[in-house]
Parts: sequence; C-alpha cells; structure tokens
Amino acid sequence: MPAIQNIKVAVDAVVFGYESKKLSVLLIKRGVEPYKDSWALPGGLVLDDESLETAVTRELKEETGVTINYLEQLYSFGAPKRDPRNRVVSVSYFGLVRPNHFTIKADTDADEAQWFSMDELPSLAFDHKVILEMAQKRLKGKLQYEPIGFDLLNKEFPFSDLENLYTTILEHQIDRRNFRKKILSFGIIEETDKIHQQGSGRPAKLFKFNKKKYDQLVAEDFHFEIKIV
Amino acid sequence: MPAIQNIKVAVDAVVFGYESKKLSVLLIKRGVEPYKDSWALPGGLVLDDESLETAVTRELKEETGVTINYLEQLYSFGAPKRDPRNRVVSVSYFGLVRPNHFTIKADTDADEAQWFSMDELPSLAFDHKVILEMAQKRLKGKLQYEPIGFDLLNKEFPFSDLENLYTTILEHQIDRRNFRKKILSFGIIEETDKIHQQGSGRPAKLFKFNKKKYDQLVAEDFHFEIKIV
DNA sequence: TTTAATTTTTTAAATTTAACACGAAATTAA
DNA sequence: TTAATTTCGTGTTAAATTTAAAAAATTAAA
Repeated sequence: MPAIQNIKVAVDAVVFGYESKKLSVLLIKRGVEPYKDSWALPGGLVLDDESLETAVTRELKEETGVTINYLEQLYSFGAPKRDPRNRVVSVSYFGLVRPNHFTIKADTDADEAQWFSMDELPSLAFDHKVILEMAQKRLKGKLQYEPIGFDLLNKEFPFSDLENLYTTILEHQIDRRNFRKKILSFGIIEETDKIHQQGSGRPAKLFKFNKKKYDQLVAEDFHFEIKIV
Repeated sequence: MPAIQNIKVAVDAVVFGYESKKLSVLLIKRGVEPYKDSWALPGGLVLDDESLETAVTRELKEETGVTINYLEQLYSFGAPKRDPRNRVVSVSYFGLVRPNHFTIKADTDADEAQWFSMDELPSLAFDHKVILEMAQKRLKGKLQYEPIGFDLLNKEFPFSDLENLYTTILEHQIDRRNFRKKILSFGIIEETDKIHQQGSGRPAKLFKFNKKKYDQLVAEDFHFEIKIV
C-alpha cells in the first residue's frame, strides 16, 4: 500500500494572439526559482476549492490581465521529473485573444508578461516548449474544422484578414477567390455596412461572424471545413 | 497565500471493444465506498514515481487483466466535488482492445470486471458517465480521420467486419461499395491469401492493415478520412 | 439442383475542387 | 493633375472526386 500521494496539480495556458500577419503567444518572466528570469507559460497551482477552468482564468488574470476570448483544455502533462522540485501534474489550456485585447498589465506573481511572435521565441522553462508545440498543432488542426479563426480577429474584419490569418497560421498559400467563395457559401458570416481603409488600395467591406447562425447550422449537421492541401 | 494544496491525482480508462456488431466498454464493480457495488471505469491513484501512462496501464492490468491495443489521453476532470471524499483530479484515457483479447481476469482491487454493451449500460459511479460519453464522442470523431478502427478488429478481418464496425459505432448507414472502394484506394490495407467463412454466403477474403505503409503515407502528407454524411 | 446470402466489378451521373485574370476603388508618387 | 501602385472584388471552365446504382460471381444451405 503506497504512502500518502505527494503530487501537486497546476494549470498552464498557451494563449495565442494574431495581428499584422503574425501569430504571437503570451509568456511571463518567472520571478522565482526554478527557472528564475526564464520565460514560461502563465499558470500556477490549483486552489483546493476552485475548478480547473477557474484556476486557469484566475492565473491569467493575475499574471497578465489579458481578456481571453476562447478557452479549452489542451492536455495534461505529468512526467515524474518535469518539475525539478516536486512532482507537478499540469493540466494545460489553449486560449485565443482578439487583437484589441492585447493590452497587458502585469500584477502580482509575474515580474513581466509579454507577447512573443512565434518566429522569435525565447527558450522556455520546464517542458513548456512541448506544451506550446502541442497547442500550435491543435490550433492548426482546429482552424481547419472549426470556426475558431474568428476568435483571433476583431469582431468586424475585412476578408483579407481572414485569408492572411489562414495562410500565416497554417503556413500555406490559399487561393483567395476559392477561399472567399467557400467561406461565404457556409452562410455564417455577414456583411456589415462599414468599410475599412488601411492605407493604399481599394477599401474593403467589413464582415462579422454570425455565431447564432453557425450554432443553428451545426444543430442541422453542418460541418465547417477548410481543407488546405 | 494558500495552505498546502490537498488534491489527489488519479487516472481512469474508457476501454472499448467491438465484436458481432456490438460496441462494448470495460467496467469494474467497486469493492469499497463510496459507490460500493456500483460499476465504474477502471482506474486509481497515480503513484509518486510513475508516469500517467504507466499508472493507467498498471491499473488496467491489476483490475481487468485485459491487453490494450491502443491508448491515448482523453481529458482531465477536476470539478471540486466530483469525488465526495476528497478532491481528486482524474486524468482519463481512451483505449481499444481487439476481440481476441476480451478475456478478463479480475485481480486485486476490483471484485469483478466485465464487458458491457453500449446499449445496455448500468449506472456509473462518480462522473464516469460524462467521461464515457466524451470517450464515445472521441471514438466517433477519430474513426473518421484516423485508422483506429483496425485496432478494434482482429489483425486479419473480412471487409464486412470493417463496414459493420463503422455503421455500428457511427450509428449511420454507409454505402458498402463506395466504402470498400475508398478504403482500398488509400493503399493501406492488403489482401491475405486466407478466406473467411462465417456461415452461409460467399466466403470473404481476409485483409490486414499495413501500418508501415500508413506511416509512410502520412509522412508524405496523406490524410485518412472517411466522411459519414 | 435450386435458392439464398454475400462478395466483387463496372458504369454513369452528380458534385466538388482546382486553376486561372482582370476591372474597380482608393492612395501615393511624379 | 496625371500616372503608377496597391488592394479589393468577382466568374468560368476543366479536372477530379464522390455518389449512386445494377449486375455478375462465388459458395453454403436447403
């Protein structure tokens, strides 16, 4: 019969943001050992009486102040030696933030919170690199069969933003005309009466995602799908 | 600053088997309180020095003796009151067993282990019904974009077994001719020189899944996909 | 020897996907 | 003010794939 179990439970979050054709991730600089001054995913130990979702939301708020738009559980990491001090099982989460909520206010735990472009990542504490890689894989996968791209854009967006988001995150070119045709054929986004001028070139109409319509279609067995090769 | 965290970590497994057009799940009868004599998913507390996978494999062996063919992590359940005694976060797993490994030998912890057809389920302990439902959803989903159906059949199987597996698990009819054509077009299963006689009617050739070929194709960007309406 | 059950092959029709180019509307530079 | 540049918005056709359907082949059972 084993002695009393001595394992801690933590939550960690991989939060992505997208702006100007760049995918970014939210990191904090650790203020304590181990890995002091190293960059890490936001997170921390779960309190005895809070749910896992509450824990991750609380930690995100405390450490970064960022407003999360989409959150789901990613995977649990529990290798015996992943934390050098004592054993910690981390339940990791996957989150998305809109560009107009990128503002960061570091609070209690963390010295600093910061957005990092995915192509200029620092080295990360613990096994957080593995967690981040899994989250990126999840993001790529989900983008193709669920309409989560809209959770990374502002509520109203020009079509080209959506196109660029797909090409950037999936790291693959798309035929603009066929992409627009396909998305519009779903009937889940609608034109607003606003237009958008972002410098030179012809101004673009702004669109918005109609979640109610999407949910209704899903109930009728609709499957969102954007295949990239 | 919170006091020492008091949360236990457990693993639970939803193990599916398929035979004679029936999908079954492996359950154990609990020998201790709470939920004594109630049916539950196999599982138990993680030891301090073992990985999560090791824990779930060990518990499955101890409680059921069944040989698992496929195993992956499913989801972690951590609601504060899911266990009435003290707080337990359960990292749940999803497993598949071949028909010729259905044999059960109950050992230490559990009074009894038993296969239950998915359409004759008893009520389950804790939140295990929710876990089972999520596992079934995962099974349905994965069946359509990964070749895990083969992990539920014997290594050599007639084509009709594969057909029936899909119609049973997805609860949906499929066109036999087109299904066969599609699966064969992937080039990931091969004919054996054996034939199978299961009563009256024309005997069927036996096929087997070529995992090496599949892995090779995946490396070349192949995507398995069986769409059901 | 006939009947029933099940596996296989073939063909045609319908649908989906892929490839592809230019005019419109605005800003910027000459 | 004119010309060049940038980005937006749009349709058609050919190829490939998917779906649908019928018929033939093989064997066990009656």
